[in-house]
Amino acid sequence: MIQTDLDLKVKFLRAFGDKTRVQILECIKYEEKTVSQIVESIEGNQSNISQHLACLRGCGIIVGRPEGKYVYYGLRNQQIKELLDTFDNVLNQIEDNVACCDNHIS
Amino acid sequence: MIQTDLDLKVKFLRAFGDKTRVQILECIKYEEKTVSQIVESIEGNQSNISQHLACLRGCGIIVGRPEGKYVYYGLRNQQIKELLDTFDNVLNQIEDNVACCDNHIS
DNA sequence: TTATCATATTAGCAACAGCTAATATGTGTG
DNA sequence: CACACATATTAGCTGTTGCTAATATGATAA
Repeated sequence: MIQTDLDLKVKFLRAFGDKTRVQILECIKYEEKTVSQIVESIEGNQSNISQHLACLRGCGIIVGRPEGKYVYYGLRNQQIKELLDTFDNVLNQIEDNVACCDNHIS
Repeated sequence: MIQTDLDLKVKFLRAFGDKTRVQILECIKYEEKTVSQIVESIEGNQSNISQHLACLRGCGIIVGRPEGKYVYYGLRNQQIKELLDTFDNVLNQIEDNVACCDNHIS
């Protein structure tokens, strides 16, 4: 199965559209954390978090740095950090409109 | 049901994570189009496109401007346009890494 | 008014994404 | 080595998302 540019783009963008993954990103936005720290921080389940980390890593959004028996996860680079900041900025501006989206295709 | 800031953010971001919606956004990125023009342009089905437009509109990403029996859809503002450009820029930089994400949580 | 065109909405279904529980891998420590 | 800890992977289930088909609404034109 070949991946078009469009499919790649969608896969990348979809990675941001999940509550747990957004929480993970906010959690490691300023400093890298181990898996267990992330699990504790967002009160998730280890298996679940691990799967989401794999997704984010696979999409090039975060990187894992093994150190001993731990793996430290952090944003891939400054550009991702800026993208996250941009999300927040844009959101602040249109926050009122989003609230009224009740279509089930959301 | 109350919507937290986090839920709002996720809803907003999720709107970008769908193939049809990405196509719609690319289609109206530079100029507004009617629903039928969009349907024809991305070879979609009218009902389906209409639902996706409702989603994007409800999330504050696009706006619809009725004119006679047509409705012209365009990006909500310049900030959204810039966000779309940013997506493309970030993607170009990490394109190679995204290709190898095969986790089913994607 | 009736007919036609453009768009929106609804219902039902099929596919997929994400969750939990269990297990596997891998690393350090006694 | 055996054990404990940290993380990753797998399988199966459940809920959600997006699709199609049908119908409704709304606007213009004959």
